[in-house]
Amino acid sequence: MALVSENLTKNQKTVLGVLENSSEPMKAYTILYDIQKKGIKSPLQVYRALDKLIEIGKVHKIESRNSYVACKHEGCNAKTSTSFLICEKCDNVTELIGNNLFSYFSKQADKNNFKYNKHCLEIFGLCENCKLKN
Amino acid sequence: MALVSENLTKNQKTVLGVLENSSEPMKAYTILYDIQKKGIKSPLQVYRALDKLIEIGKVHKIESRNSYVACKHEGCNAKTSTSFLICEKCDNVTELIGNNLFSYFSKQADKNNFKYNKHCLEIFGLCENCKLKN
DNA sequence: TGGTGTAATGTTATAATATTACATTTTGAA
DNA sequence: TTCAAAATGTAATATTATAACATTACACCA
Repeated sequence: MALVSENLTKNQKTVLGVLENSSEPMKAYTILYDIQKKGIKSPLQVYRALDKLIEIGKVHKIESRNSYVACKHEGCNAKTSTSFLICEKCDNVTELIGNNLFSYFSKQADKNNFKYNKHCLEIFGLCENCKLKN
Repeated sequence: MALVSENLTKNQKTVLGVLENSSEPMKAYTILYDIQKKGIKSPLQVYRALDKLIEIGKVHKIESRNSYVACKHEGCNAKTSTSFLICEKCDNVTELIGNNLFSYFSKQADKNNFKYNKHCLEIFGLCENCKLKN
């Protein structure tokens, strides 16, 4: 199976490229300003690309910040669910992966007679670097 | 110690009242339309009341939906952290309570050398009623 | 009692985030 | 080749949230 990114369209590749080269999450309009020279003129073009990239799991949205990050994990299965560690001091974001959050949340949901489908988890605090500086 | 709600101002009481009488989370502008007859005319008045209510833990924000809910738990300690079960079919929202999430997330964060401070968790799926109807 | 400082309020304007609507073009499979 | 689905382009607008600044309410206490 070919890499998903080989199937991306021009706009999608452009948007993903900007996100992959960013060390931080980016907002939709920041992305837009960054790529206007590449022929993308309207917010909608960015949002459409983001929608697709999120759908295939190459990009995740950080809900509490209205920001978007490229996923660094090949074949990330977080197409729907996301789990982040967000540094309140430097805004650095790390994705939690490959853990048992799914089963843990399923159990929590069960206790409430709720059928788990997906989740978004955002943990705020201090990243390794900022902890040391304090 | 007196109930916190006794110290609320007029606008804060008005906004909290609307939320407490709603069976669902409400958006800021929906709240605004609902209470314009009570003398609140501008978005800012609603947002300011919401900010305060969130600060004291009487209201929580659902980040993924830009919506707000009154907290039903007396003396809710979720002044900063929130955990919700959100039904994808009927939009019903239930708050998860109990603090075992805190310790679980702290551990997850530790593994990444991250200092936990607070979190927001939104679990999507089917509530009890909607599960049965399916 | 009146001054003082803080919090809350009122009002207008505007910023920031996201979607609708609709016409057109590209793409890829039958 | 043809046709439908997906993607694109463009303008307008909807939705969510904050900035800026003038004014008012109220607790505290000299």
